[in-house]
Amino acid sequence: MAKDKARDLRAGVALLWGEQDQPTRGPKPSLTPARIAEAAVALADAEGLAAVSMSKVAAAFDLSAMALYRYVPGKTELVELMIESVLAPAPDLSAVAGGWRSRITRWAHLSRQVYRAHPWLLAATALRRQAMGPHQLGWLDAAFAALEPTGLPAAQQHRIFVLVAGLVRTVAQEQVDFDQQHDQEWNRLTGELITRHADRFPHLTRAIDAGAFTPDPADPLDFALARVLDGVQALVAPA
Amino acid sequence: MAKDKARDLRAGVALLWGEQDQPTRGPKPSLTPARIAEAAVALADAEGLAAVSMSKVAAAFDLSAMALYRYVPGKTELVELMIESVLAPAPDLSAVAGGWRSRITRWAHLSRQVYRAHPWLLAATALRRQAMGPHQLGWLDAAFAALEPTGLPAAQQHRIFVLVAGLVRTVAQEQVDFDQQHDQEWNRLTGELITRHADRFPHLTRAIDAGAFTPDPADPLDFALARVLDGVQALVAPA
DNA sequence: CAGATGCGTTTAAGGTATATACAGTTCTTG
DNA sequence: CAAGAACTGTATATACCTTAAACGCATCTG
Repeated sequence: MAKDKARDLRAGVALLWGEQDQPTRGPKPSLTPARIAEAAVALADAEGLAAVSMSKVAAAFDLSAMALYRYVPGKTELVELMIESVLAPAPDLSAVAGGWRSRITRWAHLSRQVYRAHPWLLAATALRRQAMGPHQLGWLDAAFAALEPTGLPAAQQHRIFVLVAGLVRTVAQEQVDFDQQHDQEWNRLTGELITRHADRFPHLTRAIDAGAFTPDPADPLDFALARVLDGVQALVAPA
Repeated sequence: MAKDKARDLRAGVALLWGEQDQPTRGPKPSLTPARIAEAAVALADAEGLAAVSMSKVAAAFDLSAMALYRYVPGKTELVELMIESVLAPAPDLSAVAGGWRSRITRWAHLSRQVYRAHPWLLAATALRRQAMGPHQLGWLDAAFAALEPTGLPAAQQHRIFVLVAGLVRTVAQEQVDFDQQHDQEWNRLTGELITRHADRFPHLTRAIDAGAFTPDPADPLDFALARVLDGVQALVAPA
């Protein structure tokens, strides 16, 4: 079990970094891992991550499911390739003016943009430490580049990165959920529920009456970032 | 499809709130939704969420998989029951001294504790707007109770709640991953990778050399909370 | 005590990933 | 230039998963 996971990671890394020896003999391959990943991404964009099965992806090339296993060790690695695929290219923030704060803000907005363009990415990157490809590391590098000028200890920079990356995920999740139609049904049902049990949830009821869940045109990402970066600022320049 | 989802939500809500008419005729049921959920939680705690199948849960009662469908409409609802089960009881923060800041801090720590006790909860609550049970709403109510004294507009209280809840998830995820053994293999492999491509990721490399990924005994939750709440504080009492 | 009601089972359909064995094609090498 | 190695893609099979449908049977109510 442990060995299997280790091998999975190794295989995944090799694939993501294109470190594999090409065969010389035999027929030319008709596919590449990258092309397979692209097809899988298109499928996930259109029908969600659950719709991505080996068989459906293979069908996009008029092949049998098993044919994919010539190019990709398994589904885990396919998903890793999908992630890497939509993370290209990693952002270059060197042209952003205004110091660390505007740079990390830009990073967050770009990151959110990817999540919104590919809603399945949230599910795909939730959980587990997966193998990281060059583009994923590129995003990480860009974030550290943005935080470097804070002059904070590296460990704190790392923590701030985790905090900001998590915040982007939270906001993106919220917005993806909201875009996904059946949110209205949920709102109606949950709202009715709370009203019916108002006595059990007094503070929640009060907050709702005061408009806590009223749609708000302001960008939630900007709000969250403002809070967090204010907190970071206090760390950078103690009053 | 939309109708199915609506029905799913309805069924889930009814189940979570115990709003169903008990039959009078026929044999006594040998199970209850709550007992099934408990068994499923035990299974998930021991072997992970992926190990929770109708058949394995039923086996805990020496029943066939189909027997569960007498008590639970489907697996979706079972997972909702599992969530509700580990969220009991909702926290009561009224005894916490020290104003909104220590209350929301307490909320966050208690919340994190649940995630760490049941690592699968992260996966189970990721994604989708699911049906909410009384305990889940209890947590929400407690959070708003903690934030009320800030005097901030309700919409902002909501946003801050989302921010804090997300932050707890981020930190919990990090720690669950870390506790889960094979993190070491991941560190080794990823570290080697970055070293090998140091020129492509200069900032990342520099950060690592400066100890960005060195284990740190301080609680990451406290760090993250301190930043965010500092940011909120600035909003509450503008300098 | 009769009959309706609901429990739990069996069976089966339609998914999923993927191991293994095989047919056929193509390129390299003697 | 033939022979065979090496590769591609397929078919088959296993082992899971959720859940629909039909049925036997126990049990409680009237």
